[in-house]
Amino acid sequence: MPRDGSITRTSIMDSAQQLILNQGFSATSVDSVIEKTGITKGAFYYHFDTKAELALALVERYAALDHEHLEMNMKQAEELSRDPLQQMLIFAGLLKAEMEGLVEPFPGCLYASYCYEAQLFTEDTHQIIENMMLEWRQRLSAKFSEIMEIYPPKLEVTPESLADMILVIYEGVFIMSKTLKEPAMTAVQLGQYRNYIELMFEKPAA
Amino acid sequence: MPRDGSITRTSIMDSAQQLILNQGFSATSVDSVIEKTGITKGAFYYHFDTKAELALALVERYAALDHEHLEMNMKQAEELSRDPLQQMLIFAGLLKAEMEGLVEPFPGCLYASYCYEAQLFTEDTHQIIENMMLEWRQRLSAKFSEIMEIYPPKLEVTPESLADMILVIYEGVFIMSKTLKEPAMTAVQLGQYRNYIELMFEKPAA
DNA sequence: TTATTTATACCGACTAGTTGGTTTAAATAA
DNA sequence: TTATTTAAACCAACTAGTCGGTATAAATAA
Repeated sequence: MPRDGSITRTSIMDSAQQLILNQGFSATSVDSVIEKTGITKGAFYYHFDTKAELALALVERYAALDHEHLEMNMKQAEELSRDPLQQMLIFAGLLKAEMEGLVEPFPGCLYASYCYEAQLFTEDTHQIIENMMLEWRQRLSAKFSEIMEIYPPKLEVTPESLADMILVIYEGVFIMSKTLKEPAMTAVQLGQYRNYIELMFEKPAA
Repeated sequence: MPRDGSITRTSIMDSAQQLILNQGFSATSVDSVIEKTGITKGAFYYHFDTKAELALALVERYAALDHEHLEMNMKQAEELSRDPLQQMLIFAGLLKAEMEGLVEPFPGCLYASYCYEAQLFTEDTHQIIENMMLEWRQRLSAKFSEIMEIYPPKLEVTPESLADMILVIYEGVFIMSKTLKEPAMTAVQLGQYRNYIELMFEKPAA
């Protein structure tokens, strides 16, 4: 029986992702990846035919985690209340809580990293990112449609724009907190999403 | 007297900025910049001692425009109303209006681009970006402090977090709209910032 | 006028080093 | 006995940056 190569494969991907989030894909040479991983070039090219294949594998793994992240929290929220608005508020609260007490290393998003080096990647790589963004939109806008059947929004909004806003805030706050070295910002800004939903739909206090 | 070199210098910077927003700084070789500009290597190195100096010059120019963008719109808002809340709502509305009817090329932010290649830049380059983010925070949180002296916020928030949120939304929506190729998102999401402020502070309709 | 000087602006071949990627043969481990 | 990994040599293409030379045009001088 051969030994388990998936350990090496995983640690290559871990090293590469860290490097990519800090210096971009282009500046992340294969040499720097193997040095950080502590392996040789032969081992790298045993697991990945090309550097582009590594890029694809990374975003596939990242998207799979993102999918789980969305579904796990949404399911949990759906179990904790039967009301769609409460579900949505719980969901936002769970995402906020995840980021509470966050310290270094500052979070970063592979989608954003790839976005600003877009021309270096192939269409299939972009497709994975696009699909995940659309999955968030679909899952959450369906929820907002439910909400809007019960609660009239205080201002004119579409379910899609409310759904999109959470990824907008994630991507934006990652950039801000990384630049200003203020990891605490992340939870605070996610909290403002919760605030917005609450103010948009809940009855004013009597 | 020699001919005007500032034209060449400006067009180098324009080409470089476009390339950097699409493929990152690292992948933007000096060769690709001179090819796009239609000049030679000698001309490039006449205007910039190193590639790093170009990076600095670009972010300096970008930050100067950003400063004007903030001040111009804020001043205009301050002229259109005497009430700080109305000023803030007008300000958000002006920013939204700028992005209305936006088509290709999709907007991108140099701060975000540099953020995901952070390790490639020197401290002074980072400082410019950090200072501009803090300038937005300072200018807007002062305004929110004024607002909160008059209007009680419906939920617990800090002036700083409300101030930060607008850059969060800018950075986030640029990534989303670029990836999904939906330039119209930009104005919509800026509109939601306006909504949030309105809901947070305005009296509910009687 | 006309010739010369001067400073800036620009050219393009060149260098020294790095890149992603390949190949080979041997070593290691289950 | 087969999958995994090492170590090292190798390549063509590309990288940032250099340097001697040239073009431009206004200022100066004969």
